[in-house]
Amino acid sequence: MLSRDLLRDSPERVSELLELRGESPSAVARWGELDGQRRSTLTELEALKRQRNEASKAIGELKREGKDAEAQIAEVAELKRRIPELESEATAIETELRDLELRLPNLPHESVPHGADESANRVERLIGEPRAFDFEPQAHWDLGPALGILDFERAAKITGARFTAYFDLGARLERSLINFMLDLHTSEHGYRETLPPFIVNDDALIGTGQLPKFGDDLFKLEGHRYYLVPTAEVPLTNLFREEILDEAELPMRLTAFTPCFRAEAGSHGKDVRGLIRQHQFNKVELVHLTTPEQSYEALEQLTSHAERVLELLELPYRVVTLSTGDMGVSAAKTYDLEVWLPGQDAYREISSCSNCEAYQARRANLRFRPSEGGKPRFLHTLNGSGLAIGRTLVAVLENHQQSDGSVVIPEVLRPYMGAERIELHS
RNA sequence: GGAGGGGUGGCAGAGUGGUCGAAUGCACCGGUCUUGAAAACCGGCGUCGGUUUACCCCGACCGCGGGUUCGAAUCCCGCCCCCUCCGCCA
Repeated sequence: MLSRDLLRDSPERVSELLELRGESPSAVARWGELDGQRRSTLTELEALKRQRNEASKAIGELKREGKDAEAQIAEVAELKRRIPELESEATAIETELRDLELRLPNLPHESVPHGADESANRVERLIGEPRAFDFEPQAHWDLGPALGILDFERAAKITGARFTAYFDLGARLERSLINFMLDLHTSEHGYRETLPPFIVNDDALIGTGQLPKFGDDLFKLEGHRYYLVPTAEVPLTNLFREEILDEAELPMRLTAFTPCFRAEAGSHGKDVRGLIRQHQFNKVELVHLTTPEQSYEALEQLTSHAERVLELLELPYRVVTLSTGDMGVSAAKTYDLEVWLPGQDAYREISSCSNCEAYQARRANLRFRPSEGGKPRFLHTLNGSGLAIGRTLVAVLENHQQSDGSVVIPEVLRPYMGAERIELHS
């Protein structure tokens, strides 16, 4: 949600910035109309309520003195008719205004490149050298089944397309990656390990911005207001919703492993092979709650924490700043980490690190009390993958594969794996 | 799933139809006293919205939503959450 003060004071500027994100300028104009209606209705309504309150008080005094109050009661009768009318009018306006506000995306930070889609993204840096293979590297969808560690067919049998079953060192590798990442972030990067529910309610999803606009991407539990989490960003960011934190508690850094569930509406035909795009995947998430003054420094830190995972796993990657047209609705600025996948001869997203500024905090009513006192302020929220586990497993398999079809396990994972290689059986 | 109890300001905890946004205690902030601190005493101390340069003023909020009433923290209905016991279950 955007600040109402900003929408009132600079509608033309907000409108311009939202257009960069593909929003129609009429939305801001409509907001202005509704806001004006809301305030004039409220002013009228509150004046009537004041009259009613004063009359009621007079009635109370008269009755206590044993006097007749019929005249005052009659006076209130007309108010009793008009107040509910105006109230429902005010509610209707407020509802429409609120719904409109919930659908407006965040404003892009000034450092974000302008553009309609990913072609306008800006590559910030390339880290690591893609390995020179002296054989034709395989894609993980061939490697995994050949090694007997990934099974797409059997998963389809018990569930359907875009699900995968892992066996043996494949399952072990997934679990090792989760533990390795949680250990790294908690022991070296100062995160609190969290284990949230994997099912969340609609309020939480509104808080982080998935609802009301993107319900089709979610798995909803029939007969409930519950949804499977699409990312741990939702439970983590909403944990302290409706609360006022002490500034001394900030910045708060939270990390969690959760499975993520996505309906992948509209992605038919994209990445149909392999692990890249699944209805269920694992992820270790990073969330920061910070003061507004610190949030951009925090974005650099959070991104570096995700990058550290790639470095330790000896995976080449690049850092990309998403353009205005490619960012998620809640973000003011997003860095994507894209890992090199030799089997596909491409860099693919493995982490997305965003500063949402106060956009989610306003929706979730997430505030802090400044140390020097004064009114509560909205804090800034950030989130990023640290990393997506399934895609990391893909990157490990494809980058560390050998000519004989085996895979060498990176040094840092060996204590978790209890193995140095994944060999072809039989 | 069944039965009972309960949700009030940062915390504890009064308040059962009329100056109640709400006693009191603790915590916190400021002051007096003190060499300093503590204690004691005095004062202050919720959030959101409307109006406003500002002060003020006004409206709303006692889990959430509706209802009764001139008037609801207080009465009625529905829902949510927490606690205890029973059942079931990993």
